[in-house]
Amino acid sequence: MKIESFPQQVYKLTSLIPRGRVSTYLAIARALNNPKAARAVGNALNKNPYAPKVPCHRVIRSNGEVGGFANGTNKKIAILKKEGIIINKGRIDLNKYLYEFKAKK
DNA sequence: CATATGACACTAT
DNA sequence: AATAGTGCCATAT
Repeated sequence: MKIESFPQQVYKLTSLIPRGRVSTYLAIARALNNPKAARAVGNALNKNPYAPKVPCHRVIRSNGEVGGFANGTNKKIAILKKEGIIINKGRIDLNKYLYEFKAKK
């Protein structure tokens, strides 16, 4: 089996998020069996060498806040709205838009 | 190897 | 509810 670097796995999962849906740093960390690595996930996405290939703008905070973005949080929000996601006061309804990764085991 | 940084999360106040 | 303080992980230096 091929072991991919942490950021590599993050990009892979992130690229799976369909348009109009979002995920969270925590969810990704969990999918990688590292529930406490949410921060590390953010770090990986921040570098994001696969800019257009990986929809990093679809990854938000677990509390529903948009979070940060290398190009400016503002931009992130604009894109998400364009994707059809309703943002209320810089917050996103996770119950509606959260995309769940396939439980891999 | 030690310290510092960051697109986070949780708990206590 | 909003603000601080603390914990955690992966990188960069």
